[in-house]
Amino acid sequence: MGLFWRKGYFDTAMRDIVAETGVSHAGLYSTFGNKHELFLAALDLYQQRIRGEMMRALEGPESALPEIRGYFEELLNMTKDPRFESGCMMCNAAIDLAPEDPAVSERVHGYLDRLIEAFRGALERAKARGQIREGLDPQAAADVLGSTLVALGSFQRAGMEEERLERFARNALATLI
Amino acid sequence: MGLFWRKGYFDTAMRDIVAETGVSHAGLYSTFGNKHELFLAALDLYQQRIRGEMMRALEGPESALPEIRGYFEELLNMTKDPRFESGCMMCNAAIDLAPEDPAVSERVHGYLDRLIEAFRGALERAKARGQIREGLDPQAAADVLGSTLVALGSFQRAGMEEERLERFARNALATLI
DNA sequence: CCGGTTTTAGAACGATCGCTCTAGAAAGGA
DNA sequence: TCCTTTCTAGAGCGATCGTTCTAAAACCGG
Repeated sequence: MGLFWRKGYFDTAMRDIVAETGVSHAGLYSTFGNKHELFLAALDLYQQRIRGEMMRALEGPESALPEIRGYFEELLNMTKDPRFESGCMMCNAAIDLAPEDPAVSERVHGYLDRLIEAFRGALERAKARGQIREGLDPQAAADVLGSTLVALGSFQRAGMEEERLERFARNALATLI
Repeated sequence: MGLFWRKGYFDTAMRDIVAETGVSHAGLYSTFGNKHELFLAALDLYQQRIRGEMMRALEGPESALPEIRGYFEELLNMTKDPRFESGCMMCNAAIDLAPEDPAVSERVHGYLDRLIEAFRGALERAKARGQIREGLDPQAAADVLGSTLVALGSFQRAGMEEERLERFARNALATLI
């Protein structure tokens, strides 16, 4: 997962994975079949372990504006960890493979739909509690937050400085109030 | 340019470029030196011919809200042309190469800075003319529009339907008023 | 039509790709 | 301890990579 995340699909060789994981060629192939299936497994692991974990609070039945803020804060905290300086693996996969790979495309769309739906739910409650602007449409605002997240992944991968990433996130959140 | 745009750096072979352009290996190598330099030339051509052309109206000394709207409209119109269904080549390069390629990274940052600065200038004038919300910070709003543009590139490359792309753009523009 | 330069098509090179295969080490139960 | 099963290390496969090279074709001023 780490290698695919960091270097992308085409620039990661099976030999690199053997060296990094310590698992033999035969072991990888008998378990996963081929490189493509291995990538899908890595992408699923990323979705579950990294994004899914972060989304838990956001998807809670009582989540509202604080959980949205918390989500972005957690994301920006991850930036400091060198393990996570490669952007969002799901966004990277969207660029690398999704155009010609239905299995990847399906996962990318599923992730984005789930993310925006989580934002929308939290925004509905935030609106009901008066935490956000009166006239704001939760669906539209969720779209803006989702776009921001995808853009932040690209910006981080391109090596943007942390303070500027924070500024982008803050500006997006500021449109809510 | 078309091949690198569509398939990315690693998945484009020099042989493909020879076949697509009709130019011989020797011709390509004597003119550009190697694959990496050829990619940079293609990226520069993209920046100049595709993005630069679109940015002209936005960077005009009297540009304001109509030019911002026009920029997004033009972008969405391009979506219908199959030649442009591969997203934004600059964003793709940011994911593919920027993390480990200073020359690409520099171009990506230059493009983003120029784009956001163009938005900021237009938003300053839009504010002076009362076309946007009173309390809106032009710099912050320019960041949001820039993020939206980058996200739209990823979404389009991942095969998102046109109406949904339009919705994302419309929602981002709606934060201005 | 000529002689010199440039450009062409495409063979060839070593390296590396995804993947397979083989021989031996490790593991576990009777 | 022995046998069976599972796993590992790594050589090897054909294909393809970026790049170089060769020989023929195309071009062009005089």
